[in-house]
Parts: sequence; C-alpha cells; structure tokens
Amino acid sequence: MAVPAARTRADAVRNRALVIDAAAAVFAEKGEAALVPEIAARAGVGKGTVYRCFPTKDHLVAAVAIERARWFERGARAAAADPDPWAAFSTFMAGLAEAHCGDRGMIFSMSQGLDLPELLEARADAHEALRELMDGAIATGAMRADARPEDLKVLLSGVASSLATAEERDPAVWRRLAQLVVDAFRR
Amino acid sequence: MAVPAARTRADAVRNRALVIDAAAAVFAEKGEAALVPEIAARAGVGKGTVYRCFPTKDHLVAAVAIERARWFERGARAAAADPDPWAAFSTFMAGLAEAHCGDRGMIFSMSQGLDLPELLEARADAHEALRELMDGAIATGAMRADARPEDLKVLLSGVASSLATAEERDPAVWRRLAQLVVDAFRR
DNA sequence: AGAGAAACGGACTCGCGAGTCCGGTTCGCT
DNA sequence: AGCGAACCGGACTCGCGAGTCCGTTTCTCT
Repeated sequence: MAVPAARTRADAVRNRALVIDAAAAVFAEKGEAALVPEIAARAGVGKGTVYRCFPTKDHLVAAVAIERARWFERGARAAAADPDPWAAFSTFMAGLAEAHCGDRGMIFSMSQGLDLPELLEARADAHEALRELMDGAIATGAMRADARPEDLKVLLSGVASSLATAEERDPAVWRRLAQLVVDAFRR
Repeated sequence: MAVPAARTRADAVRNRALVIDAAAAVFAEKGEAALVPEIAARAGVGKGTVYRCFPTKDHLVAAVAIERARWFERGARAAAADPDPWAAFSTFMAGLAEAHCGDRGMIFSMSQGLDLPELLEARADAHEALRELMDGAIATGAMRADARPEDLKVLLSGVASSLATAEERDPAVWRRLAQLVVDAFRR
C-alpha cells in the first residue's frame, strides 16, 4: 500500500501563518470591525486563501484567540517563577498592560470567538495558570482571600475594551489602569 | 400677521418618547446589535416614524445616551447628600450595579454615540458631579489621592460591557465586581 | 364639522461585506 | 524536466439592515 499521507504544501502552511499574523494585527487595530478583505490584503494573499484556511471569519477570530490565550498562559507561568507571589502577579499585570497597549485584540483571548474545543482548552489552561498565580498570592496574605480569576478576567477585558474603543494609545494610561486593577485585588 | 409658531402635534411628541423608551430597552438587551426595525416594533410605530424623529440610528443612540448621562448625574448628586463622602461614593456604585445589572446600554452613557453638543454637555455635567463626589472622598482621606473620574469611567464601562457581553445576569456578580472597583479606589 | 397640514407606516432602494467558485498558477514527486 | 494535484486569487452571489418615499391616516384650528 504505502499511501503517503496527504502532504500539505509548503506554501499553504506559510500562507496560513501569514493570515493569522495579519489577522492579529488588523484585529488589534480595528477590533471586531476588521474586514476580511483587509486581512487578506495585509497578509498579501487573496480572500479565497483566507477562506480556505478558515471556513468563516469566526474561525479566524478563534485562531487568533487561541494564540493569545496560549501567550497569556506562558506569561502567567513565567511570572510564577518569581519567589514573591504578589510581585509575580503585579509584574505580570504590568507586562500585560505594556504589551497590549492600544490593542483591541486582547479581548479576543478572553471572551470572543467560536466555541471551538481547541479554544476552550487554551482558555482553560490560561485560566488554570492564572488561578495558580493568584492562589500563591492569596496564600501569602498579600491578595484578598475572595479573589477569583473570573473577576480578573472581567476587569482586564473590560478595561482593555474600554481603552481600546476610546482609541487610547498612551502607555501611561494603560499602566495606570493596570495598577488600579492590581490594587483592587490587594488585601 | 400672527403666524403661530409651528406647533408640534401631540402624537408626534408621544411617539418620540415611545421610541426613546423602546430604544433604551432594546439597546439594553442587544447592545449595538439592536436593529432599528425591532426598536420601531417595540415602540409600536413604523420605521418611518423612527427616522422622522432621529435622522440616523446614531442620533437615536445619542438620545438614549443623553438620558443615561442625566440619570447618572442625578444619582451622583443625590448620593452626595450623604454626610460621609466615602459612603456616598460606595453606595452610589452599588446602586449603579443594581440598576444596570444585565444592561448592555449602560455603556452608551459613557462612550458611545455621535458627538452631539447636547450629549457632550450631559456627559460633562455627569463628569463634574462624579468629580465632586470623588473629591469629597479624597478630602477625608478615604479615597486614594490620585483617583480620577476618567479612571472610574473606564473601569465602570469596561466591567459593564464585559459582563453584559458575557450575558451575565446574576446581580450578585454585578455587585461583586462593583465592590472590586470601589476597593480599587480605596486608599 | 370640515379643511389642510403634518405625521404615519411599510414597501422599496442601496451599499456593504461575508462567503463561493472556477480558470490559472505553483508546488512536489518521479 | 514533466505531470498531476493542490493551491491561488479575485470576480461573483447573496442576505441583511440602514435609510427613503409616498399614498393614507390623524390631528388641530376655525
């Protein structure tokens, strides 16, 4: 027999990556209002190519959201290396503010997109990482005992969407709000 | 001469009010995704009537936003009657959470809609009322000295949009988040 | 009550953007 | 190199919802 498992062509793989990157960039700028043709143009491909990789725009959103959620999880786990859990938490938050300053796409990582199993899993992992980070800070008494990851998610995505919609690009403002959110969780 | 100044017909006035109420209700449920035909149906009038009162959908959004901003201002001024400024602030926030639980339209009062002069003015007034409330609490040392009304606006509208998008209707959750926001401003 | 002006309402137009399709091109294997 | 299959791109379709228009109804003033 030896039927060679259908190899995906190299250009197809490359284009898929280009599309995801372009989508992330355009979503960051325009939020949900991003247009598929613009994403295609930015990726340097045709609309047809976008739709071959992702059956609908929502699938594309989900793909970007997965990337973000994974990124979030890695950040949380990296921060957890800090021996002081409260410091870990607050520097993680500051880093988030810095990285997502003026970025409308951040919201996607938390609450947008299709209910694809892979996305749900990525979110669950991110949630778990965040929970560990917070539990550590609660254990030392630095964080309020009733703090929940869900609350943080709401505050984060809320602030991000609010600032992004207002076209706020000043990093100082993002940092300031991140600080407020952190303080809300202080004991 | 005695050209009588054009009287607006009674039914026109009534319908305008009906449309605003219906719009507020539908926006609360659906957010920006609210459809003009649905608003018209809910008001018990035809689409044409809606468009006679408001040249565009955005004007309608602005009209609702004005109502909300005025409501917000009245609430802030009423709360200021409390002799303890911090108590005034925190009960005002709790009241907000209670009143807007599950309401997608709250965001409108803060950051949506056309830049109509009347809307800008209503917002400025609300902003001023909030500033006075906060300044009082800062003066007694209960609130952090660097607190700014803008920050509160971002947190409030952010949390509201986040919860509303997630279709969260449990009042306990809204109260909980309001509490977190209040705590973020504690000294 | 009756006339005329103003408001009503829903059928209609129009633009926009998501998703489809097929002739032409490029890749990967031999 | 040469061939077949898979991929590319952009012209096309289609549905949806904002905004228009005009024949009909309702109000107000005398």
